[in-house]
Formats: sequence, C-alpha cells, structure tokens
Amino acid sequence: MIGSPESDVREMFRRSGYTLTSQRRAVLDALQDFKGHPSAEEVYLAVKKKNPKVALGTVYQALSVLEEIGLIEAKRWSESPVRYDLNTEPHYDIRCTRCGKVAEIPGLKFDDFAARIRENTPYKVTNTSLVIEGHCPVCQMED
Amino acid sequence: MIGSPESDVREMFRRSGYTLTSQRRAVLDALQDFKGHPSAEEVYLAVKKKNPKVALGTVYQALSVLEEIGLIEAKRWSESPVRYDLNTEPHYDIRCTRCGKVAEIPGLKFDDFAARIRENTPYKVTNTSLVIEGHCPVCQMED
DNA sequence: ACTTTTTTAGGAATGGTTATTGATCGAAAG
DNA sequence: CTTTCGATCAATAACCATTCCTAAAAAAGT
Ligand SMILES: [Mn+2]
Ligand SMILES: [Mn+2]
Ligand SMILES: [Zn+2]
Ligand SMILES: [Zn+2]
Repeated sequence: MIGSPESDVREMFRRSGYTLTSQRRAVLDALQDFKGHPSAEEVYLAVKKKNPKVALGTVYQALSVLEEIGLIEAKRWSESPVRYDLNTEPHYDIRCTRCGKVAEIPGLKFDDFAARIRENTPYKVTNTSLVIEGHCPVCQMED
Repeated sequence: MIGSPESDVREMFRRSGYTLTSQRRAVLDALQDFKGHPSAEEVYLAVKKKNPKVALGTVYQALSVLEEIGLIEAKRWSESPVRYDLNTEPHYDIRCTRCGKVAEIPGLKFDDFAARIRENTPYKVTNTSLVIEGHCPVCQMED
C-alpha cells in the first residue's frame, strides 16, 4: 500500500483534526512524484515548480504534520538531512555514503528489537531504529 | 576493557601517526572523568576547567582524532548532539528522550545484522547501528 | 457577514559542527 | 643549541538543516 489513495488521505486528515490545505496536498503530491526518499529541501524544490510562492518553512511544517498523522515517515542517517518516505509499511532503507542515494531493502525482516531490549534495561523503550549505510552498486565500481 | 590504560593510549597514537598532545590527553581525561556519554560541548566545559584556553574547535578536532584512532566512539541520536563513548566494546546505549540521560544496556547482543542485510541488497553494507530511545526510570515516574 | 482559529510567507534566529587563518609548538637536522 | 618545517592550536567566521517569529491570509465556526 504505497501512496494512500485519495480517500485515505482525506480520512487521515479528518481524524487528526488538521485541515488538508493546498500546501499540504502539494507536499504530498511532490513526495509521490519524487518516488524516492527526498529531503525537505528536495520536496521544497519540487513543490515550488508548481507553486513558486510556497515557503521552505511551510514545507517543513507540512512534512511534520504529514508525519504526525501517519501519512509519511521521517528517516535519519548521520551525514544527511532527514529524508521522507511515503512507504509507511515497516521496511528498511540503506543509504550510500558516497552518493547519498537511498534504496529500500525488500524482504528484510528482523523480529522486534524492543522486546529483547526491554529485558536488559529498566528504561521504557519507546523507539528503536536500525540505521544502515553502505555503497551502492554504482559507487562500488569506483573502488 | 573500559578506559584503556596509559600504555594502550600511547600505542594507539604511535600506530596512527598522530601525536599525543596535551589537548588530546586532556580531552581523553575529561571523557574518563565524565564517565557517561558526554557531548562535545560537555567535554569542552570539562577540559576548560583545567585549561581555560582550549578552544571548542580543538575539542571537536581532538574528539575526531580519538575516534579515528579507535580510542573512543561517536554515537548519535536524533534529538541530541553527538555523544562520545570511551567504551569501545560492542554494546548498546539507550537515551531518555525526556531528560537526555544515556545508559548502557549490558548483556544485550544481537547477531550480526550486516550478514542478513547483505542477502537482501546489492549495496555493500559498511555500517549498521541500532538507535534506541526510551524513558529512564526517573522520568517514568512523571507519567 | 462577522469572529475566531489555523495556516502561511518571508525572513531572522538557532544549534551543532566545520572551515579558515595566522600564531605557536615541537621533533629532527645541522 | 639554533633553524626549519610540518603538525597543531586558538579564535573566529561560515555553514547547514531546522526552528522560530510575526503579520497577513485563509479557513472554520456562528
Ligand atoms: Mn523506504
Ligand atoms: Mn556506552
Ligand atoms: Zn552511491
Ligand atoms: Zn529521563
């Protein structure tokens, strides 16, 4: 279920109490067109093509609303701005540390880390995420 | 082997080709005294107590040298500056998202992620790290 | 239509980190 | 010892991603 259909988008907004404004719609569309894992800046540039007066801050805000209501996910790597993912199904992404390209890793499934961790710490575990880096096929050729 | 003894420190520097300067020593000492997982800023403040004329940039530089030669490790969480760890044995740390405290999770061991990942992507996997967040016991009481 | 609330554009500000530069240190050679 | 010359340093400017601020615009409520 990549890229929720129109009705789902409306429903998510309705339930959250946020309004589906033209800017938020534009950000969502840009993300859809982009197909990859763009940064806020990249989303901004894409959105600006259709509506040149949208502000970068608005894109950041829209992204965080979209994330909050569960339509997109934010993913972080250490040497990169946050990247956004329309694919909210649980999956892992790997980022090339040479060219920055992000790719999905299909079929990779680990059993829940949180359970194991909970047995070993008095902390209440609220979030775990596996950060994966490497070299993409193209960049490997430069070795 | 937490906090390598003097001879090890010297050996690591010798092999790397970097020189063990008084500033780098001071940064290492500060890290030792601190005992936790301090940020560059915190290391800087600690170092300044004994030598008020060190610059923040020098601390950043020293930390990256120490990391490069393998005496310390840098760890990242999303809402925090990089934190440094004298404990270079493989282990996991959890960070409280409310108060920022970082604690080690002893006895937690996952089998190598990289192998599993490699089977599912054409990327050459160079690095994986598990980011863990939660609420510490103290902060849990505020619930 | 009027009022209240939410969202936006534009731009300034922030925080963590890196880059630049001229001064200083320090090991090795003479 | 001195001189030399690269490594390192302090100080400070620059950088980048992101957040914050504010007045204006848009949307929602009545
Ligand atoms: Mn993805
Ligand atoms: Mn640790
Ligand atoms: Zn690449
Ligand atoms: Zn806490």
